[in-house]
Amino acid sequence: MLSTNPRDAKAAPGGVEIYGELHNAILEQRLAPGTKLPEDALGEIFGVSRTIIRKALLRLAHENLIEVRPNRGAVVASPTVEEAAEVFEARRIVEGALIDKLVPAMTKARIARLGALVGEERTAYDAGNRADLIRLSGAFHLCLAEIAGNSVLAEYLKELVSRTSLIISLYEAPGNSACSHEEHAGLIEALAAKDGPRARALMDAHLQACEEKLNIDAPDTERGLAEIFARPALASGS
Amino acid sequence: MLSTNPRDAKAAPGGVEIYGELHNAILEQRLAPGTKLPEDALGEIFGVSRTIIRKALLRLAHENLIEVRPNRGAVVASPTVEEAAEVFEARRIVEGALIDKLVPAMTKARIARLGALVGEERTAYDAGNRADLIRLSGAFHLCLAEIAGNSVLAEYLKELVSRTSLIISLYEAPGNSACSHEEHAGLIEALAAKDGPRARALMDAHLQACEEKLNIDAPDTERGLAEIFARPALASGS
DNA sequence: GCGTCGCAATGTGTATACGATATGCCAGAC
DNA sequence: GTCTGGCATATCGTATACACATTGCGACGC
Repeated sequence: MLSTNPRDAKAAPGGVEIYGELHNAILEQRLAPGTKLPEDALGEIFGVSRTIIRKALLRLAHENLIEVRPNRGAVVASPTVEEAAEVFEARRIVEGALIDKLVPAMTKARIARLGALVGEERTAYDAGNRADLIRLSGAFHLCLAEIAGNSVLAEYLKELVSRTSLIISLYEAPGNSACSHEEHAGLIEALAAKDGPRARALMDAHLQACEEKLNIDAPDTERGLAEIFARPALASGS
Repeated sequence: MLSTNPRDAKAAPGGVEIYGELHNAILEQRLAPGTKLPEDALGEIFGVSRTIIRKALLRLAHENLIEVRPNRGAVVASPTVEEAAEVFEARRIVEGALIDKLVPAMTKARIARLGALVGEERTAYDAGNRADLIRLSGAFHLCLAEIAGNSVLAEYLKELVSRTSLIISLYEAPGNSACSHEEHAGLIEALAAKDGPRARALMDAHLQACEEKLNIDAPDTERGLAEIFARPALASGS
């Protein structure tokens, strides 16, 4: 079993802790897409009843990180190629707009904060710590959203970043980190210089690069039969 | 009254029906902001146990339509002025981007579909049917998102439109419908002419107009003490 | 009279029990 | 040998029971 003793996750009631555990496990690829998430088993592991587990699963489902199939349980989501494209498009739109809000809001303290994050990214990259790199990369983008000061957009971006992490986990080409900290550093520079158009261009290019680095044709988990035998869209078809 | 006899909402299990009922009731202002939503009472009304009600409430909470306070139950959300501004800003960003996607996607059939919606809006407006007007107005914007073809953004806009409806319910000046169907009609015209810049300008102006028509200083429900005694942001502040 | 403590009522938080549904296996027929 | 039907198992869907937190009221002490 994963844990011999029930966690003291009940310290903060409401099962929020459990949601966080699952969330992290998914993002760090400890739970691969397609993995089943039976309520009983999770309840046993965390030392709580199915009630709490269901609440956490419901929240994850709402964020599109897992898929719940009626009467058949929950599994870690496997974003399709189309979904991935939509997520990246949404990010380009949201983060592009964020940049515009960001330029006049830049201060020395905030620049330093962003710089520190990129520094951590570099450390994780050099150490080959993939899980940390994914997490920190997301944190950088989230930090931008927070500075921009629109909590509604920040909330959406949080979900988009999580979904992106899942997509990267699924489609990342081996040894090819999708979200480059070098590009983050360049972005900070443009923001510090209050060069809005350049910052916007860099953000757009950065997201474009992330997307293009993916192995969209060959997810690194074995593909299901349906996908393998799915007829590629031919010229005649829609 | 909501209902005397238990609904046959169980036909489609999972409590989805109940979520929809609550959702509509909130948007159509049958449930005013601040209204308490006790689980027992709702369970009685819909003829299900608290389990189902909780699931629906959890979903509404995730969409920011209700607020759940630990150990103190759920109430219909009362968006603050700041939140309202953030929602409108998010809408301008999302829907502005949608317009760009929309222009090349316009077909006669789609234009007709949008036109029919605006026609319904006009009917509701002439009949003074406020609930329908709010709903149809939202449907128009949602229809645009659907045509644009990015389901991720469409999902976000769905939430934003719902929150906007709540905001309008709270802050709308009497006899001043916030979302004008005339402006919708103008938007269709620009889209049909494939005039992207003009469509974008119209959308931006439309959302701006919606926001400015609101009585931001005087919500039409009685204000709470905290709000009444909240110091208005002076010139020195912010 | 005023403030404070304690009790009762209301309503949520969680666990558990039971029924329903999907899935896999095995036996039987063709 | 293959296909079909039914049974066994696992897992979810929902209802219910009990524990606990919050709130409001009333009594007591000052």
